[in-house]
Amino acid sequence: MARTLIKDVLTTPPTGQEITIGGWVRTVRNSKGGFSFLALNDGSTIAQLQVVADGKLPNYAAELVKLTAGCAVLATGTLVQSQGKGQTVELQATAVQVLGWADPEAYPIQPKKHTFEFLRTQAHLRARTNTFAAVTRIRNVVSMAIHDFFQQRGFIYVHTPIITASDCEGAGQMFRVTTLEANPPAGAPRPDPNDDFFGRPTYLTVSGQLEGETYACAMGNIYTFGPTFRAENSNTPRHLAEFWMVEPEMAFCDLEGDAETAEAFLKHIFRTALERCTKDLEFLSEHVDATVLPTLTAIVASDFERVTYTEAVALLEKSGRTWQYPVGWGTDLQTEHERYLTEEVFRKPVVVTHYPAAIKSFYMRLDDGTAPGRATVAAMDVLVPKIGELIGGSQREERLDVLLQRMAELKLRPEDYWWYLDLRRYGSVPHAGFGLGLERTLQFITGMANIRDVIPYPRAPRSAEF
RNA sequence: UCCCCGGUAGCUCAAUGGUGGAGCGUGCGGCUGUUAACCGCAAGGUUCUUGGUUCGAGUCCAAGCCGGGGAGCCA
Repeated sequence: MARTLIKDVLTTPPTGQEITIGGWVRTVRNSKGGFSFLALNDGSTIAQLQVVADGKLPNYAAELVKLTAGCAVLATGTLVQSQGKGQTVELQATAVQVLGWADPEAYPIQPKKHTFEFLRTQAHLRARTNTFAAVTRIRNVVSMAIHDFFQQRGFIYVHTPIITASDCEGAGQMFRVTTLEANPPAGAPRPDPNDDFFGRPTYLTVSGQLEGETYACAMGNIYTFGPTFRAENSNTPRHLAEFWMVEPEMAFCDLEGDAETAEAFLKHIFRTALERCTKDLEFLSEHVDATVLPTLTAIVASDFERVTYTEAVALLEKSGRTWQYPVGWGTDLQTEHERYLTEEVFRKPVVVTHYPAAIKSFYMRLDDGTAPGRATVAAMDVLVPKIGELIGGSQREERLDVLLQRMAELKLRPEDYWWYLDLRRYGSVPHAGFGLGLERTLQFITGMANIRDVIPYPRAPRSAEF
């Protein structure tokens, strides 16, 4: 069943060559003049190829006039210039084989506009729509662009574990991994975690960072790219229970280098998407969010804004706005504050740095020379319009005594982090890294409003169908 | 988890407390090198569930389930 991808067919000059394509019928227009137009899509590109099926084909009356949306066909013919408008080339079929029928009374994907809510209930078929196919192709290109960026810079791709024993950093509720009986019979003793598969409580990872740091402190620059799990009961268009995260970690790097890498990284991703997914982005710009193309184009050409947390708070305080959540040094920035900064003040991505130590994680490096009561850490968040936080990162605390002090303040037990602390005992080095949410990045690129529409099978509270 | 909105034909949506409709899709017919074609006819309903108010409930009330938006948590 050798076939040519429609993507390639459409970029080939029509010289009457014979080709075979396989695809799914989008629309059929039967002409009583004795032939039919089949619009076929094979997923390789947003565009469809028009196949002209002549009435003289042996299975024309028996099969081809009965084709409807969703049917799978294999079409062979000659590629010619189209006589009609709307397409430059078309396939003059010499044979059309129907491989799979799709009952038109039952097939859910009608040739009409469907809501994303409805298509979420048909997640196994929604990739057959233009929008989800476009998002899927962009997700592919972005994933490869992520690897490109780091590989070109000599970063080593490291696979950190999915199953972890470290209840680390309080980065959120974790999914328990166990082989113990979920519901022991009444009266039975409670299962002991020591009897569990790993001999201790284990969870799905919420971050590969701590393990990533250990490899950065041996390999120099590394990155992880894999699934991440959060058991938070978050019901928003920006959260998933299972999502993909990219986490670079760089030895011999400070916060400044971290922020520079983050900016270059995002621009590389956006630029690659613009170059390699032009048609798909044009479609999304036309049908989903008109700001997508102009925004991406502008960002690639501009510099991200940099402000410290202290400067950001000052901007919010003098905004003249009334905030639902009060603004003041020491409180975390709320969604309304972040959106104001990135959507109204700067109108582009903003890197906010040096947050108060009290509201950030234990592993972030304590800034030197801060005023009493105003301790900050070398943290950074990259905020973008609409989506909010796309990247969160920091320079890590490399000084053993300072780190132990911070852990004591937060009542973290050093023995639980013995291997993490060893990095600070043996050849400790300034290092920094960040985490990028793949799905949020895709939301920003595609303009899709709900994160559940940029991953094939979204996992969220009470939602694990398929 | 909290707040707000919603759930009616396959899909998108109408319907003063008084006989549930339209567009699209589907089926049939007509027409056409057509473009999510066009014209006509037809089929298609446990109005999310349970209970309540009422002579009478899609409509009002309560609880639950599901979906969406906002918030928190974060990526």
